[in-house]
Amino acid sequence: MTAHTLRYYERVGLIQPVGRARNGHRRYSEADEAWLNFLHCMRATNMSIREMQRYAALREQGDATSLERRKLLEDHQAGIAEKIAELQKAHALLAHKIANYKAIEDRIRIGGPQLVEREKPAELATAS
Amino acid sequence: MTAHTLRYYERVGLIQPVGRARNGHRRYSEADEAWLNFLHCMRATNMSIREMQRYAALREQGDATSLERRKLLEDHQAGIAEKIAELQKAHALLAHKIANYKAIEDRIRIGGPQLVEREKPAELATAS
DNA sequence: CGTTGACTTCGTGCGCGCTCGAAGTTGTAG
DNA sequence: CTACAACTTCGAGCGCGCACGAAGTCAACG
Repeated sequence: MTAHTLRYYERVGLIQPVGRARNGHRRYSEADEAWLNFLHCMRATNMSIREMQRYAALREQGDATSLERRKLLEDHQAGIAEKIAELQKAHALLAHKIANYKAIEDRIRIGGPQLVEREKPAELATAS
Repeated sequence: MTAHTLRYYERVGLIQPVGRARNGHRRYSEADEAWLNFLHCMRATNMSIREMQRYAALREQGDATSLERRKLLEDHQAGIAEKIAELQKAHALLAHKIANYKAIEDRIRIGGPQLVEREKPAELATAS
């Protein structure tokens, strides 16, 4: 996380105005760090700044917003689950395609096309 | 995938100029569709337009670029694997936090704080 | 005493990936 | 015949999430 990003997060209200040293330099407490870590984790998993702002705002209003915050997290968690499934699918697809490429390379290495006709399962070899 | 996006992809060279009906309207072949599906899948897994352009360009040069293309896919696949790990971590973290919220809500429902002192594992209840 | 260098504020810029809107043509339904 | 919807091209606009640059302040080093 760059300094630019930290200042930006403060500007847009993702973190409360953070403590300063005598010279005006920011001093992040451990609580700040923990919170930033959390933010980082949420960003890394595709939560938008807007949602994070919403969550941060609720958090600052105390336990009364517990339910709402939980819902927010649950929604995000559900999104993550979906994303994981999507990624796993893509991972498998790529495994297929990569295997296919290896086959093609082998054919080339051995010496040009011989009897290749039906070894090319159309969608794999051409459509990709 | 919107019509806008399709045209955009054609503009930036992700798909070859696609066939037209007599009136000039685009007609997507099944090969086009398959390729678009692949593109969609790659986009959904965070491959940048630039990388996709690179891949598309290689693809248009035939089997000679097989190795390079494979490497591209392998890199992307590795990225996906990392991302999956990250998402799973976040998913677990959220499970924790959500459980904690449920506990808080229970305390509220039962009737205000009683003997709550050490039931609040700092980083979970406050730093988030 | 001077010179790095790390911080500060403020506003602006930028890359990405679409997304939209205007103006024009064509095909189909009532 | 007349709407109306669905496509076309072209260029511009937009939201997101930072990243940057200028101008200034301060601390420590040699």
